[in-house]
Amino acid sequence: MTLVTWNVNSVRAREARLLAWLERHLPDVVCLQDLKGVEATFPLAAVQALGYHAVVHGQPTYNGVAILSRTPLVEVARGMDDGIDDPQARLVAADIDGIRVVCVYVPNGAEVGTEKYEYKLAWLRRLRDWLGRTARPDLPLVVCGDFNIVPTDLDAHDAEAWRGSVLLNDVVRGRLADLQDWGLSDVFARRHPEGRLYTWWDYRNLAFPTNAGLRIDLLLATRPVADRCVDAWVDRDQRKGEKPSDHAPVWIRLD
DNA sequence: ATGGCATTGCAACAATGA
Repeated sequence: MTLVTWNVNSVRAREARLLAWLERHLPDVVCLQDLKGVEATFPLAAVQALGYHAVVHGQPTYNGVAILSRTPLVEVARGMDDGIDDPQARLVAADIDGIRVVCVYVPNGAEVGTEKYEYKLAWLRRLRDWLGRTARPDLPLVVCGDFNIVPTDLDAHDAEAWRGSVLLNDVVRGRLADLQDWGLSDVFARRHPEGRLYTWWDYRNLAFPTNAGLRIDLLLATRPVADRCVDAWVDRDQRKGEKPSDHAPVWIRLD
């Protein structure tokens, strides 16, 4: 089974590229983030024509997440249903072939000290609490998406340039550690301990040609899934050419 | 110290991202 996470930075702007990429690679499960639109604007018929089932959780203009799967998605959850009134569409989950797949778009956080940053920290705590309530670390589960957290200094081209930012600081890393302590492991990092492999490059300043990137798109798996992971890679080709997202797809293969 | 670049919604740039 192959599983991919990709922040597409608008599914409408990326539609042609997404469909061509799906048709070419036929991944089994795809977690998409930053749809930037409501469900009605998602190219559902086109992905279905390629053999995918889909669950879409969107909103106008911002955020939005979806899971595509070649086999049916069941036990679908849109949002965390934790009693907090939150209009931001940042989480969708479903069971696929016995694996709980959770697709997340963690808030960016703007600047440390802002309301958006406090929302990011609170959202990460809610995610940890939601997992604690609704899932078990001894069962197959993967949380994948754009975490907007640089896990270690090996995951930044220039850690000093980002240190103290909303993406790279001890507090957000502590929130990531809380998720890992619950029972999730960063399966990409496990397969690439040397680091220096990135998933996002700024559109500006020739960041991609100079490989000035960050690894912020993560796949966190419980032990039963992590033990099945035999490969993990970044599809850098999707950051090239006409109208790319600023994020590349991150793949894992489970045996 | 700032912008750069891209996207959406709206019809001018403002909000947002990372």
